[in-house]
Amino acid sequence: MPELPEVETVRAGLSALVQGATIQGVTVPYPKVITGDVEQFKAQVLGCTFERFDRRGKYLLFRLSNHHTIVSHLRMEGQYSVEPIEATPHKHTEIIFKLTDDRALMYNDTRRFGRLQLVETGQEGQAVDGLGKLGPEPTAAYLKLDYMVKIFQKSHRMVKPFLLDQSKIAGLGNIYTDEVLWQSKIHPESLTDHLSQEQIAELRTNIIAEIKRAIAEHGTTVHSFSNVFGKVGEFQNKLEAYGRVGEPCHRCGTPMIKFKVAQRGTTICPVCQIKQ
DNA sequence: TTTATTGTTGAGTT
DNA sequence: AAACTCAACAATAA
Repeated sequence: MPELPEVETVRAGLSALVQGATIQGVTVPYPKVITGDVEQFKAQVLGCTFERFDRRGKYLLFRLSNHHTIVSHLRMEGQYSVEPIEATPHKHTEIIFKLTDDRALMYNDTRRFGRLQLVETGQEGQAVDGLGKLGPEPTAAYLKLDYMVKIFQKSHRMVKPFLLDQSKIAGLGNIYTDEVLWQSKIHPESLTDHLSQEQIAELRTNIIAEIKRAIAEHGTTVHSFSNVFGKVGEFQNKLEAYGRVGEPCHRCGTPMIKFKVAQRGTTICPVCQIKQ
């Protein structure tokens, strides 16, 4: 499931492989992948060059040479691959950008949840609601401690769904949320306004460090994630909570337990992570 | 056959 | 009004 580090890994791969390439044709075997008018999308991107690949939260932003941007969200299982232009599309290929250098950029999505939308560059926030409402990136430069303390203290929600809320902090999903809560010894059902300033500070430090480490390891492959080169990430070997139900906690040895928090599978150490 | 899984959205509720 | 909750979306594996 691509969260921020996986999306960043895809961005870096696209940047390395496709930056500067020009679109000579587009086919859309699964038209629903496009939000908006498909014919208009095809007409507008034809002949454009991919000038740059940006990312905001879990959204990919393909900057085109005609002052438009393709906003691409991978949702659950979206993947990009670069292939020879005559390559046969996969079973779940939803869009194919044929490039003038005889390669093709394909988007594949077994769950069919991901979407692409063409917007005017600079208007992404207005055109894509979730993108406009994103909270700060989980980095030291953007995620300030006073902001964290402020939003935690004025809310009464459980900390896990709060961290999953992209409008508070951008980019965290189910995996990294379980990881940082384990690292911070915080129970996922603790209320945000019951946490001490020290706990919020530690949580912030762990979020920033964890995202940075996961990006350095090219993301986590739990189900199907692979980057543009078809390679899996390396971070799944370093997970301390997610997927470790029944296995001993790496701090205290207690078997990890799993239950639902706000409809999401959640793995914790029942000894280390005590509800506040 | 049923259930769990995942991120975001939009409808509905407090 | 703003904050929050939850079902829906699609496909697959167990």
